[in-house]
Amino acid sequence: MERIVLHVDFDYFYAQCEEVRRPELRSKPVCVCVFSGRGGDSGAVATANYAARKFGAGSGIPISLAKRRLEGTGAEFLPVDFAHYDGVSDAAMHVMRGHADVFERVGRDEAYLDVTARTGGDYARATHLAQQLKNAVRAAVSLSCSVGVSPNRMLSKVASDHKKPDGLTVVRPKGAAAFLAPLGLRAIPGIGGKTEKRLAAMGLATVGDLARLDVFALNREFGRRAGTHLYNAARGIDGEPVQERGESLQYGRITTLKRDSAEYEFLEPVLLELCGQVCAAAAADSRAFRSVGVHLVLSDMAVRTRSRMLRGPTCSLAELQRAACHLLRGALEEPGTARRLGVRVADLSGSAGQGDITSYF
DNA sequence: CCCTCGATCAC
DNA sequence: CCTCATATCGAGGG
Repeated sequence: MERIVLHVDFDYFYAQCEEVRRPELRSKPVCVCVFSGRGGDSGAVATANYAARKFGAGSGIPISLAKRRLEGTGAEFLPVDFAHYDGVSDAAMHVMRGHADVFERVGRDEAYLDVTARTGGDYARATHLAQQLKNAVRAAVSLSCSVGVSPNRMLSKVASDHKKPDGLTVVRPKGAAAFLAPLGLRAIPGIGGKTEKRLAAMGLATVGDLARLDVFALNREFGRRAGTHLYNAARGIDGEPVQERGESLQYGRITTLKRDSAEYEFLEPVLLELCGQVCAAAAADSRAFRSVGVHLVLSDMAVRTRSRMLRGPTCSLAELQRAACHLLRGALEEPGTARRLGVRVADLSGSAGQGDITSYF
């Protein structure tokens, strides 16, 4: 039987969470901000409600720019409160899980649901289920969301994005090609700014245009994996199953420095603190790691990474710090000034018996 | 095959 | 002026 997959996306999630706990915010523009702590307004907008977006103050733009665009509107600029959003997200995810045969959480505000069995592959029943899910989420956490219903993940993600906020878009298998063809290339998950530009240079603007290219040309231009993905996506084809997410494959933490710097002595204490946070995150899940990475974002936003494998898995903070400091020294040997600094661990083992079994001997 | 690194996407 | 976290791919060296 052909699958039916739902994609659920909470509308302007962080900002809506703030509206729910402070209803007086609903009448004005709201920007939820990540203040980076260098100047008063340094940082970026994580999420904004629609009243703010109307003025061009949306996700990802500098806070100072958002303030300029929202001058005189009575807009609110709130700092992110992840602990609160996590609680709301957990409650909403719990409700949604009960509507799925297979449930896959993606971040704080997205989920995929395979509902094939419980709908018998019937779109009328799936549409009804999607509406019930929206009602249940609203009843539980007062949050609106947008839902896509289709035969696969990719199409459902595009569909959930099609009508927002509070949307419900159903794409039946027979309607997939007609649904996708007029959409801009950016509608396809996996096509970001870079890929869109390359495709535009090839004279393409819509998904319909993309669907006219043959798979060989796409593989030649974008590599085998990405090329095949583009070819299939343009046709509404996606065989990826909905799967409960297992444990993380990596843990990382990055921060913006109080000031740009290329001096090891200035960066080291920041690095050690980041190591502590990353180590704690891994330890919370009882995971050991074998790969350690240091990540620099330079003043010009260029990225420099250095990583190394340890001799064996560890969960020692001291060992992580030793490796990270070594990597940082190496990274600073080339010219450039750091704006942001990050630490990452990977090659995880532990907990559910991941990693190389031989590492236990 | 293993490792490192940059690039890309997008939460 | 430019947040934060994770996953994946491919190139290139060994």
